[in-house]
This record gives sequence, C-alpha cells and structure tokens, in this order.
Amino acid sequence: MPSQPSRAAYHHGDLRAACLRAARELLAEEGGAGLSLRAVARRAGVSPTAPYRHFADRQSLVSAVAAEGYRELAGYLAAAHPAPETPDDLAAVAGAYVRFALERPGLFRAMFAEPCDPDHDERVAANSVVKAYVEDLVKRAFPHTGADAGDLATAVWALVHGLAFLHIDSKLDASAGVDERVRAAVHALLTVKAGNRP
Amino acid sequence: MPSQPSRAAYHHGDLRAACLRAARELLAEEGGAGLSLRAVARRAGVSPTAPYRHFADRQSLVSAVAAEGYRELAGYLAAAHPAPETPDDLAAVAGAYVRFALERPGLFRAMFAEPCDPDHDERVAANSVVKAYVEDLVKRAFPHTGADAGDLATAVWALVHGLAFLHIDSKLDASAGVDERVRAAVHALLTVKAGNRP
DNA sequence: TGTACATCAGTGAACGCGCGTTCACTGATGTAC
DNA sequence: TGTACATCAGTGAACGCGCGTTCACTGATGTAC
Repeated sequence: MPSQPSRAAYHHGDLRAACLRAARELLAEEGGAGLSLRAVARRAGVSPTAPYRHFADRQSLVSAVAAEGYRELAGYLAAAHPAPETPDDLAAVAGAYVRFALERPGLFRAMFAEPCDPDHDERVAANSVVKAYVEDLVKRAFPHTGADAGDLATAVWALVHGLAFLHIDSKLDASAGVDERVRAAVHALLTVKAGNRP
Repeated sequence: MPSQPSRAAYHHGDLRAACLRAARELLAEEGGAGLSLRAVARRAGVSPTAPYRHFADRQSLVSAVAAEGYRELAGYLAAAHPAPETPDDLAAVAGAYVRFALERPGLFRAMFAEPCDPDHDERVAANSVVKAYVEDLVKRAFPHTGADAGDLATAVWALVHGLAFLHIDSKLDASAGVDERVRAAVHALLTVKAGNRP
C-alpha cells in the first residue's frame, strides 16, 4: 500500500522532478560549476548513480534544466503583459526579461552561456519558442516597420539580453535602480520606432 | 652566457607571458572549462607547479587573462575607428565589438561571464577603461542628448553586448551575415538618436 | 678576475578531493494467469 | 483472490581521471667583495 499516490508513489516518487529541482537550487547557490550529477543526487537524497535512471548523462540533465528555464521565461514574459501591443507594453516585457535574469542568474547562464546542444530536442524546441515569442512580440508592437521587422526584433532582444548579462555580471553600476535603467534604455530605442507608425 | 637576451633569458625566459599565452590558447580550443593551472603548465612545457611562481592561484591567472582581454578589446575598438564622431562611426565600432567576441569567444566569456573579482586591481582597472571608453564614445557621437547620455551609453553597450552573446551562444540564425545584422540593428537604434541632434 | 654567497625560478613527489561513469545487485511494484 | 514472474527504480562498490595546492628540493643566475 503506497503512502500517498501523489508523493512518494513508489521508490522515490518522482526522482526526475526532484533532480531538476535540486539542479536549480545548485545553480542558484553555487552557479554552473556546482552543477554535477553527484551533487544533484546528494541533494535529492539518493545514491550517486540514481539520476542515471532519468538522464543519460550530465549534459542531458543540464539541457533539461535549460529547457525548463526557457518555458519558465516564456511564461514570465507573458505574465508581464498578456497581450503587448504598444511600445510601452513592450518595455514592460523587456523589464520582465531582465528581472528574470537577475532573479535566477545561475539558471539564466545555464540557458544562454553555451551553444544549445542540437541533439536535445526538448531544449531546441523550448529555445525556439522564446525566439518566436520575441519576434512575434516586436512585430505586434510595430506592425508597420515592414521588411526590417526581423532586424528590429533582433535589436530589441539583443538590447534586453545585453542589459541582463551586463547586470548579472556586475559590469554596470548597481547604484541606479535596475528597473529604471531598463526602462530608460528601452525607451531610448522604442521612442524612435514608435515615430515610424502612421 | 645566456643564449638570447630577449627569449629564454634565464630559466624559462618569461614564464608569466607564456602562461598567459597558453591560457588564451586553451580558452580558444576548449573553452573556460579547459582552463586549469595544470593544463596551462603542461602547455607551457613546465612542471605543474611552476605557474605558482607568477600567479597566486587559479583565480589570479583567470583575472590576468581577462585584464589582458579588456586591454585588447579597447585597442580593437580604437582600431575600428580612431576618433568616432558620427553615428556611422559608432556603428563601425559596434561591429568591431561583436567581431571581437566572435573571434575570441572563449576569451570574451572569461572577461564577461562572471562578476569581476573586486580584489584583482589590474582586472578592475581594465574593466573600467572599457566602460569609460564606451561612455565617452557615445557622448562624443551624440553630444547634445543632455541628461540621458548615460542611459544612451548603457543602451548602446547593452545592444552590442547582447548581439555578441546571442551570436557566440548560437541563439540567432547564423544564416544572415553577422556584420550585416549588427549594422542593421545598430542603425535601427542610432537613426533615432541622430534625429535628436540640432 | 675570481670566489663565496644569496636569491629565486622551476622541479617532482605527494595530499586529498569530487567528478562522470560502469557494473552487478536488490528489492519494491505491477501484471498475467 | 492468490501466486509466479517480469519489470525497472534505486543501490553501493569500484574504476580512472584531472584538479588545486603544499612542500622540501635543486640548480642556475646575479651580486658583493
């Protein structure tokens, strides 16, 4: 008779989920260097080799965590503004992007600080979702920019991505409020393009 | 009698410089994970502990490499345009920034992909030089933007920094030419601000 | 110029560590009859 | 309902590895007299 069906259903319950949770905690506490299969197992309270039942190797674990991060980022952005249409809406989403990175620097680095393993389908798909989301977003906020819509999307993404990395790597003064700085920088870019609308 | 005064002056010649060179090669070939003191010593053809004569510990070596990278980046940008004054000049410098990252992704990551060790004076100084350079650059290209000059400098730096990272982490289609993409994105931003000039 | 000595760059053995991964295993769960 | 069996999640010992760092050392270089 199992104790509870939802938790600890059998041997462990859901070791895969527990590993992912442990991996995220390790990323938060020790950064990418601390993310080892053995550390994950230790934290999940399980033998060093147990995770191999759920992940082929270390790389596979990392990719799974990154994929989870991408999905979470997409949700985070959507929550910032459900249906952004104006440049101001877009600025709010941009702020959310940077905030996401600042609140989970370890995860954010794991997602972006290396080329995506092209063999890990789940990760590739999650990455694509974010990219498509950003492009769609920019196209919706600036529907009349015409042929350079892709360039604009790239520029916007690069701007917030650069702000995120410069902040988590402490390359900017932390004196000014982060949110303010993002807003100011994004507005400097967006004010312009808004003028392009008919 | 020493063989040659410039090279192999005594025991090794200039092991410190040889270590830095070896470290850069390792970064280029294997990335940050391959940069160990032992690997550096091996590559320099010296015993595993010899580098300790020149670097207090691993962190110190990494910081020295990063500092060298910052100085090199400053030179690289200056070479792209010796005295940038117009937005077009600035776009050229921005392109150089991204090219620098693409040509030395390992070094670029070592420079930026972690908070700067605040105890390593040389590294802190080199980092400041780049930051001041970017700010000065933007101020010179847009002398009349007034109070938000700092925000604009941040935005420009973030834009090129984001482009650099998105490229070296393969988050953008590599199909379009990198230089073209940078130019297009930078122009999207700069065209606007150029309109602010009297 | 020649000798005695101090300096210090590089050596080599050794330490303890955590890592990824393998393997044969155990023991609980689920299924077929 | 009860028993026999297959499945498979997790175990634990073991492997070989490269790492950072320590230590006492050696031997070449430079200096004082």
